[in-house]
Amino acid sequence: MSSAPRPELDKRFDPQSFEMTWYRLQEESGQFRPEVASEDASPYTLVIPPPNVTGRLHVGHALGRTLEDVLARWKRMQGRAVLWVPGVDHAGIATQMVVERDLMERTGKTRHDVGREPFLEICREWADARRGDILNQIRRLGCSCDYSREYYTLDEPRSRAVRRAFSELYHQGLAYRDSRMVNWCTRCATVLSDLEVNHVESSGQLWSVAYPLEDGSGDLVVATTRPETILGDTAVAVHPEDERYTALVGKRVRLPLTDRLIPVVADEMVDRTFGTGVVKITPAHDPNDFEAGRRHGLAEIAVIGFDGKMTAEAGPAYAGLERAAARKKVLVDLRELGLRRDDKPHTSAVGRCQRCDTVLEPLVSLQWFVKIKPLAEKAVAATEAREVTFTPELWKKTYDEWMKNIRDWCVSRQLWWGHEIPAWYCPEGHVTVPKPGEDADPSACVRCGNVTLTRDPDVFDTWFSSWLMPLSVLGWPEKTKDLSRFYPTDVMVTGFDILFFWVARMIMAGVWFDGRVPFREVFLHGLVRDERGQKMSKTKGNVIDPLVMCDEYGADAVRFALAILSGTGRDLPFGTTRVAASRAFATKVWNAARFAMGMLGEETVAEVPAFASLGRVDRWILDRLSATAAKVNESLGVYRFDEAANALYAFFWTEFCDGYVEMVKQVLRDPEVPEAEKAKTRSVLHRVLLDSLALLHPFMPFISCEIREALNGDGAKLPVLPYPAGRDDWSDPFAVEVVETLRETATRVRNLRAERGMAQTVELAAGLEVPEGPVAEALRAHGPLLVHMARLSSLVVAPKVDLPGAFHEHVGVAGLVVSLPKRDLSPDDEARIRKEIAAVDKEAEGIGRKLADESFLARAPQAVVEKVRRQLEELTARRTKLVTNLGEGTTP
RNA sequence: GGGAGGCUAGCUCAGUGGUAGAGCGCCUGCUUUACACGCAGGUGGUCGGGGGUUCGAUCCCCUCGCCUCCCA
Repeated sequence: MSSAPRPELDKRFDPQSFEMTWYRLQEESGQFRPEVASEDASPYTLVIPPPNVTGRLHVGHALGRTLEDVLARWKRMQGRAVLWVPGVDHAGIATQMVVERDLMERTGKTRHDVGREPFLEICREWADARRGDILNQIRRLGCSCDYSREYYTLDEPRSRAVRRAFSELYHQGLAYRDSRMVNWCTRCATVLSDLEVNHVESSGQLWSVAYPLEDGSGDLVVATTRPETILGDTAVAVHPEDERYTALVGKRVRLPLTDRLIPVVADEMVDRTFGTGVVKITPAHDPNDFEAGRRHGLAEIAVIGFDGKMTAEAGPAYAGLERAAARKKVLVDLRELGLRRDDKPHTSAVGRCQRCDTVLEPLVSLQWFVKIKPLAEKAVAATEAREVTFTPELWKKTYDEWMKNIRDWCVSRQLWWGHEIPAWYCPEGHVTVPKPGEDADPSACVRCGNVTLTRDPDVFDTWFSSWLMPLSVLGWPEKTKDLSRFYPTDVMVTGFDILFFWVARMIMAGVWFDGRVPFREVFLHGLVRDERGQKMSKTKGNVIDPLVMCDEYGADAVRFALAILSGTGRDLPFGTTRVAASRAFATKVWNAARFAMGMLGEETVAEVPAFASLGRVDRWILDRLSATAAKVNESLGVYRFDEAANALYAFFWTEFCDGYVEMVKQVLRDPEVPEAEKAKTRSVLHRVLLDSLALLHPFMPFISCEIREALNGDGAKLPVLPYPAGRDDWSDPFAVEVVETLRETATRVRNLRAERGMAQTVELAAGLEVPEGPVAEALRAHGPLLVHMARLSSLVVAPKVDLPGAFHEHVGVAGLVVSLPKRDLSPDDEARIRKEIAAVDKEAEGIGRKLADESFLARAPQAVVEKVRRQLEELTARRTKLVTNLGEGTTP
């Protein structure tokens, strides 16, 4: 195959010395572009979940990108036209926050001080300067993305898509503007969607306050967790069927701390068992009260403003106070008035800002919403029809549940950084939104023709651009070539934490705007934790930087560790010992290759001679290689990256290195073995190594190329070479049985020495008892090999073997007889043997009971009964030998 | 309040209707000319408690306990 002299592999395995060299070569050669495949190759498309421009690649990204790259490289080697589109998210709130903080630190100015346009310019500069960084971090991991198609969620094509989507929704009557109760962050000074609210259980107080009846006949006691909102109460409510209060409905109470009289109303929403069964109604500051207020036609008095301070409506004593200060003052004032009743500790869920953790304020505000139900219904129809499938499947249930209870999406944000909302208002308050396809800004009001138009000052929720991703990165709304060839994409890989934020919304956008699903499969991976299963957090100091890990252990090791850890559970315990274990594996591969190169010589070809003409050991390893390739392909097909990585690890280390290489060493060094046989074995050794590296390539894209280059001169081509598959013609169960018997025999002999404290160098005489036939013949043929493997002085293969001090065992398909020197039984030996006898007895008892059970014999499958019988025979034989050893006081 | 998931070796996790596996750890040997990031051998689990279905359950069903997460 390769005729050029092979470059040496360094004795020391140093991933840093070659990883990025190979990456650059791969990227520059165009292998990451779908055009590298043939014209008629079927496409395989993925879109990278865009990392925030504010961020640095963290382990969660590293996991997702690794799994995507494994898929991309695997499919590419299978000849698909792989398109993996990379991109970066402009991250509305996050970026604005960082830039504002930076501005404050540098100049002491707020964004309002510098003004909107200059501030946006600063944001743009800042983001542009960082966009490259995050993509370079993705490169460091080895991701084979097509950078020629890179996207940025705030670039021109993506802006067109956002504008188009909004325009369509508006003209379909699905985007509307309304004054509603929303989640308001007083610190970020913007509205947030329901999804951006973190509900945090926190312990607080439940205060009881007496509201005097207007007629002086007593008072009603209400319980509240937010006394400062009393100032905005416009009613108190009781349950309509609560006899305690029915007589009071329609009467009025005097609102403490104010001079207002408010009605007592009856409403079904009141929980009679909560507190006294009387609740205060504050329509402007509580979502439930807001609904109740509209039902009863109550006034909405806002006593807390958008800045988190009390408004003039709260009265001169409170206006201007912070929420928390107002609460204290209200409580003190109520006490002075003698209106406080008992207080109780109380825990309740408080909504906090996902970004800054500030306690959110429910406030009534005029915002843009998307009526999402029609989209959700269409999306659910698509998932029901399995046009999109979920792995693991259980997430579909979660998705269904959310979709069923979905609420309208608040898409406007009071930020500057983001996609501006394409809505204009005339002095009359009419709304003008350009029609789909109209790219120019409107010049006059559509209703009244007034040319004085003001653009909506708000921007869209960042997710309003993200949800269009699979469409917009391929060029939608234009009918581009990429869109027709690569859409719908094949798979979306991401963490389950953004199932609602992103995955569900993308499905809705896909089916709504294009009529097709955005991807055919969703693979949701777990969350990366530290090695003890703890959530990573800055405060705990257990955050692991994947890039630092790449520098210390190599990207190949980081990737392999992530893949092998990505099991079926929700969490992945990741850390240095895991990565170190993967690096140890990489080192093993490296050293195995170094050894092989020494054995192969210059002229060895990797073309394997006819399978049937090969020796049994060679057929065994090819059988195992083929089975491993089949397993890897099968596992990757169902997103079981852990299974695939495990299969490769076990095959390469245990079967290839510890098994095959050790056996073949002897054969290749034995001057007695004919050169023609050695040549065959060398070609098999070569082939297995090359195929192993190919199988490994999606997981370890660098070391695989480095070694292929040294071994076969084709490292540069490896990413586009065919991926090995299982081969029916490389199957030989008999060879597997024989070789496995040889290996077990060697293990048992070594184990006998260890049990007796004998040095492994002591040679022993051994025999294998097996009736004459093909098995005996095969074992006899491998006699010299076994003598070497197990360090025997002699080996007999016969139906019956007699040796002095014989010790009998059953291994694989044969009976093992080993001649051991007699010696006194030590107390340790005796204890060990007694323990073993007890264990054997216990097991035999269970099995005996089974075999005595008529229903077992009648109903269990024949194969199982046979197996159990054999087990009992073996146990009985073992017991006899153990008892003999014990009884003699000596042991062979 | 509603929903989901978990409980398997010291730790972190795979797994199967026929009495259990990996990595790391631990113990014992080993300068075996590819590899101590190694080699060889070993230790270690009534598969959360109880009940049921079954010839047989760690795996299916019920129940209890503990933990985690999501939604409201």
